[in-house]
Amino acid sequence: MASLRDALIGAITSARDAAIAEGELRLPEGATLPPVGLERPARPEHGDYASNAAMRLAPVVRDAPMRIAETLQRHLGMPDGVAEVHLAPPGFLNLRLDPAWIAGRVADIRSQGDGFGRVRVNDPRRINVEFVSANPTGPLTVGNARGAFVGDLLCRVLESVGHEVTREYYFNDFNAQVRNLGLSVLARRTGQPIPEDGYHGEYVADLAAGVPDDLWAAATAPGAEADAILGRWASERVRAGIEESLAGLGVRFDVWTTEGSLYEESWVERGVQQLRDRGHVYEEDGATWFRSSSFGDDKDRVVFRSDGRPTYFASDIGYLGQKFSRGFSELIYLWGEDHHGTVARNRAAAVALGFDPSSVHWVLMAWVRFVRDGREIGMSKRAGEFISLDELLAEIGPDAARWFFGSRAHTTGIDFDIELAKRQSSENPVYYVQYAHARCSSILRNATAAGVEADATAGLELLHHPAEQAMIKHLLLLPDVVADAAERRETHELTRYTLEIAQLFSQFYRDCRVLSDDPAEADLSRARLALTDATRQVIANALGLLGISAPASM
RNA sequence: GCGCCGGUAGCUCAGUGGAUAGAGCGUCGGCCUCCGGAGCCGAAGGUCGCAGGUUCGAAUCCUGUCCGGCGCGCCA
Repeated sequence: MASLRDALIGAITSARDAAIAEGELRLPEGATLPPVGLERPARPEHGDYASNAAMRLAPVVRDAPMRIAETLQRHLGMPDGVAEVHLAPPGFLNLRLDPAWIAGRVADIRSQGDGFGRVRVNDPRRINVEFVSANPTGPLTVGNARGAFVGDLLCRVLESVGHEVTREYYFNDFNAQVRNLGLSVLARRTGQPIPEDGYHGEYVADLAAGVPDDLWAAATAPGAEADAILGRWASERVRAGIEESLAGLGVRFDVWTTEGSLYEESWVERGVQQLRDRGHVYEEDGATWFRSSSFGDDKDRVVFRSDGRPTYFASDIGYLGQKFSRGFSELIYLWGEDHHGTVARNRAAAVALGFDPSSVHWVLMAWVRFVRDGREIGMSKRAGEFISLDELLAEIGPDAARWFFGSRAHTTGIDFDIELAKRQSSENPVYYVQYAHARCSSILRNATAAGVEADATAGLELLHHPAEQAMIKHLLLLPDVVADAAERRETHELTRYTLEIAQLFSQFYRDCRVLSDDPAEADLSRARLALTDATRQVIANALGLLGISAPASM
């Protein structure tokens, strides 16, 4: 079902096309039509929806915006649900909705239930979303929180509009970091000092204590590579712990891909060979280079070092081919913005490999600085100085954390004051929203106890109070909010919208008594009960999308 | 020096070329006979960093500039 907004845009577009077909709007040869814009005006006297179609059309058809608006209005007639179309200078087309029609939508929302807000895009795609991807050399820190929550939310939103999403975690399993972890475990176990570039956190001691006897024997056997053996074991154990932490937050991954597998399965070799075949690879100073500067990068990049070892970028090249071979029509990389310098070479590689660059997106999240008393605190797994994600969640809870990270644009840098967050978590707007949901639930419970049932359709036209009308009109926006979030790959508008719903419900609750003992108000009471139920449904759906619980009481 | 991202209320942040720029928190002042006070109402608080430009219309687009963060390796 098309959203109200889509239906109105469609009606105006049809009116425009009809006017063109009948020669009332004269389009110069080869002119391109501007899209029809539709917004919700801030001021009520401008109607419920306003279109700038006439103003946008004016320079194209070379006529006065007001005259164009009149023409559009004539062809538009009165679309379904609209009670009035009026013009405002310099050429706005303002639409006022029919209150009775609005009231009737409550039944639609309730009948769609959990499905309300889920819109299907025209081109459902298979999308691979790679996020978090922290190397398993230690537990996830609060520094990984943003990626985990934002990535999970993005996946939920993409899924809700009909895309098929694979959540992917990519990690390193064989390089120096892993060996260092192995050496650190070895040192801890044998009581030796931990190497300079080893890992000093307490979790290393736990790992050392947990090494199985047979593995320890194998690692310490003469000639054995203790660092590699212990490192592989320890990193897998850490990885399992990461998976557990994420699962505890409701963040689950479909695929865990190791960097090593890209070599074992020859993806890197084949990718680089493909680039070589296309003439984009050359040798210089003993190293193998990719000519990424031909594709917009600042400079060319080394793929194989002069000692023959591959760079991290070589793995990226192989990974691109590996991902596309799995049938994805789109790849999304959710990276911290400190990696933005590597986007250009990856995009260059995608183009050079013959992939459509518009099918690969990098979403770069701005940096999160963790501060305490106004001073930044570092997050170093190596130094063992960090606050783990589990610790943070134990303090402020997953709902508050999800709301916090979910309510900011990914381009916004965050100064996260842990102590402040703890103190203020109880004032997090998320509780206000949950409270509204609990209140709705409470009213519905009281109604059931009193033997009152919400009527599915009859009496809804009684919902003409301003608070009721404002409430319903806002409920109807959920599909648009979700669709926009999915299209923009920017999800923070959802929290704002949900908060607005809760605020409007407070006003409705204040102004419109739902339950009544007065028989004369029985119909109105049932209609308001239906609206309360629809509101509860929308809050539950929105919170569900955000991965936040919607309690019936709190 | 070059590149990317920011600069909007006291603080944290929304704002997709539209009409008189918003929210949360904080501050100040009100509101509990009634469906849940984790609430409601009101007030104060803004030259949207600065200067030009494009446009019927700019916080939004373009140019310049200042400030902040990040990046600029045969590290990951």
